[in-house]
Amino acid sequence: MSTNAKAKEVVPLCSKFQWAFTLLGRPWTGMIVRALLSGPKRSKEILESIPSISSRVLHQRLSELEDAGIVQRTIYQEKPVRVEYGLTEMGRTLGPAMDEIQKWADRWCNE
Amino acid sequence: MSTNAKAKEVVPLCSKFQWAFTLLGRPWTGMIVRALLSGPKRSKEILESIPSISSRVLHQRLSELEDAGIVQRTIYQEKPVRVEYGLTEMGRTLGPAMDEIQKWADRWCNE
DNA sequence: TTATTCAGTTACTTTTCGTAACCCATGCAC
DNA sequence: GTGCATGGGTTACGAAAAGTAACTGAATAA
Repeated sequence: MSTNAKAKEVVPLCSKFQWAFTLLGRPWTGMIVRALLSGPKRSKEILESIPSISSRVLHQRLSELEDAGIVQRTIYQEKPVRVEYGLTEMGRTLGPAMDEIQKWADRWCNE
Repeated sequence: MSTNAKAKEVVPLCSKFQWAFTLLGRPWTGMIVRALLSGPKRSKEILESIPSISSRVLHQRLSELEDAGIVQRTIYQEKPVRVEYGLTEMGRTLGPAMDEIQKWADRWCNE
């Protein structure tokens, strides 16, 4: 090492990683993404597949994810209008990360 | 399909996945784990490597992670006592998941 | 003796969350 | 029409969690 290194160099956490976890690390976000990885869903379906999430927070998270470019909201002009939430390319590429978390959960969650 | 399936079967989200994201999906948790993946650290070092986390929340998260079995707190009885936080086996196996999130962040975070 | 460092807590303010009720447009049965 | 149900979403409000910053306490260095 040529530099005059002192006791301990503090390596700051990667700011892109921070950005990612600021998005994903809020209540319900991971579960919403996970639910949408199997295909677009109506808000009512998401509410049913994630037992204890509330309508208020679901819609809040969905619009944050939409702003971030992870989720796309589509309105189908049918007889009763139908609204679906699906993942964008950006959202779908979270698949491998979610799969790793699933693997970890399967290994360590005892219940 | 032999069962008399109605309009849409709602597939509930895996409860183990929910358990995992209930742990990881709170402010700062992912970043703390990420910081510890490179080796045990003192709380002061973690504070410096994660710019805007507060001491209060860091210690709160660390004790939650300790309770969950992800982090181990070690006290070294040196002249001035030294306390280090490191990952357990359970914590270290989060590495692949964190790596996937890092990859995703590198790909999609533009800054 | 005074000052500094590290680990952690406390007091207080601001956000966010959970619960539950509500709004509104459409569809349908009567 | 009137009444009721459904889907999508918002509002109100109390409870919990996070941010900020100051503080304790032990132990060491000046």
